[in-house]
Formats: sequence, structure tokens, C-alpha cells
Amino acid sequence: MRIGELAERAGTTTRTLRYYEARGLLPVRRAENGYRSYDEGDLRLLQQIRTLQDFGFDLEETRPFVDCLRAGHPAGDSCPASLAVYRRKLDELDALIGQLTSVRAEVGAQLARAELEASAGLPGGPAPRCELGGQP
Amino acid sequence: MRIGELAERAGTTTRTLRYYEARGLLPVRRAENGYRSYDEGDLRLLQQIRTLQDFGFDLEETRPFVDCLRAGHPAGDSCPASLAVYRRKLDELDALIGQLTSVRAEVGAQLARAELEASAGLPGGPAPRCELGGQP
DNA sequence: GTATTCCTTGACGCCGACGTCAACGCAAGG
DNA sequence: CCTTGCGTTGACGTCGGCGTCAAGGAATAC
Repeated sequence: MRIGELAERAGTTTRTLRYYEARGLLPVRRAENGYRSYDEGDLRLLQQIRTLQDFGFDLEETRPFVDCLRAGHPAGDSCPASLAVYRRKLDELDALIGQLTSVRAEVGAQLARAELEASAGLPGGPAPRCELGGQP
Repeated sequence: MRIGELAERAGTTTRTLRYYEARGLLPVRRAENGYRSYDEGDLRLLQQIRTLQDFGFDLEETRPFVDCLRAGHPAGDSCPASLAVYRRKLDELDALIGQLTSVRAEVGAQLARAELEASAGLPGGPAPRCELGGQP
């Protein structure tokens, strides 16, 4: 299988495959004419990478999974190094979700306060506060 | 006040201030010798920007707040355009938190499954699955 | 005077994961 | 033979928010 076919079957681009190869993530043998030659195993590696990428994993974080698969194991996460990446990612996600949730609360509070102050000045009040941002 | 002092008082760098100026976010008058000259109002603008940046707002998203303050309003969020940004950001945050939460659940499930499969092969089982990732 | 520290502009570097061109080679169909 | 459509390498562009020089001018300290 050549690069274009693999890219299409994996739902990605040739540029991406060459990029992975350059990063040492997806080495590949060549046909006699110099063309890259992939097999079904490479497709599985790629699917593993893509799945993790969709989860927000960095490329480097997918490496243990790929190595694990290439070592002949049934799944990319059959190796301890992969499990370690899972755990680190869970911690990261928890931290990030926590931060975002906290920010969300603060922004929500600011919005509520600002809306309150705006409406306090409106109904028969002294003067309109601001005209900026209206539709001209 | 010159650029170094403002940067220090705002807890940022001169490079950042010049960057804001280049983006048209923080225009500034010059002293006779060509030095940038800031006042207390500029410090308030900067604090507004920094606060929003800490919340994860893009620079462009802080612009309505800055414009609002410079228009003489008591707070950066006294203007409808600022409130609109608040609301958009809340939506973004909700969407992002939702995605991350979903990803977290999926990764957690993958980890649990992988751990289960690993331990299933271990205690008196047929063979260890993988050696990759251990400490050599 | 001179040493130091501030200020000025300009311009390149960084990060990640590629996109997008350029300029060429190789293969197959008509 | 020519065209079309693959493939190849190389190299620069993207995005945001600055960091980090470099080469000079200005103000203050001694």
C-alpha cells in the first residue's frame, strides 16, 4: 500500500504520514522505486495514533502505544508505559477541568454582577451607561 | 510613568506592553524625548487585560473591555459588547468542559479495561504480556 | 567624563502539528 | 508522445503571545 491509500484509509493526509515518519513515530520501508510501502499493521498503528490524538494526546504521548503495538502486543495499551500515559493524562484532564470550572464560575459571577449593575441604571434611572457595542 | 515602571506595577514586561500597543490595544502618547508616557488610567486598562487573560480570554476578546474603560465607563464590563464576550466565553467554557469531561470518561474507561486485561494475565496466568516501560 | 541603566526600533525564535507550495521523478492510459 | 496523477524531497507559512537578542540614543549616578 502506498502513502496516498494509507492516508485515505486512515482519514488523514500524506503530509501527516511523512511528518510522523520524520518524528520517528512511523518508520516505513521503501519499494524499489523509492515509494513508501505500508501494510495493514501500519494502518493499525495509525488508527491508534489518531484515536489518541482525538483524545487530545500529544504526538509524543502516543509513542508508547505505538511501540507497544509494534512489539507485537494485542493492543497499544497492553504495556505499562501506555498505562502510565493514561494516568498522567487523567491527572492533567482533572486539573484542567477543575481550572476551567473555576474560571467558568468566576466569569459567570462577573456577568451576573455586570448585568445587575446595568439594569440598575436602566429603568427610569439617571442615565444610560454606554452605547458601545450596539447595532449601528 | 515610563514603560518599565508600568510593566513592573502591572506585573508584566515591557515587551508585552509594546506588543499590546502594536496590536492597537494600548495606544500611548510620547514624551518629548520619544519615550512612551503612561498614566494611572493605562494601569487600569492593563489590569483589566491581565485579569481577562488570566481567565483565558484571547487578546482580541479583551478589546471591548478596554474600549469601554477608555470611553469613560466605570468598569470594563459596563458595555453591552463586553457582556456579549462574557456570554460567548461562558458558552465556549461549557462546550470545552463538556468535551474534556467526556474525554476524561473515555480515557478512564480505557485505563480500567487495560488494567483489567493486564491483571487477568498476571496471577498464575499463562505469561506476562509486556516488558516495555519497566525500570531497567 | 564615564558607567550604568533606562529607553527606542527591528527582527528573528519558539511551540505543535501539520498546510502549502516548488520542482522534480515515475507509471499508466490513450 | 503526451497527459494525468501518483510519488519524492525541501523548505517556508500558520497561529498567539510574547522572549530574546542587536544596535543604537537618553537620562541619571558618580
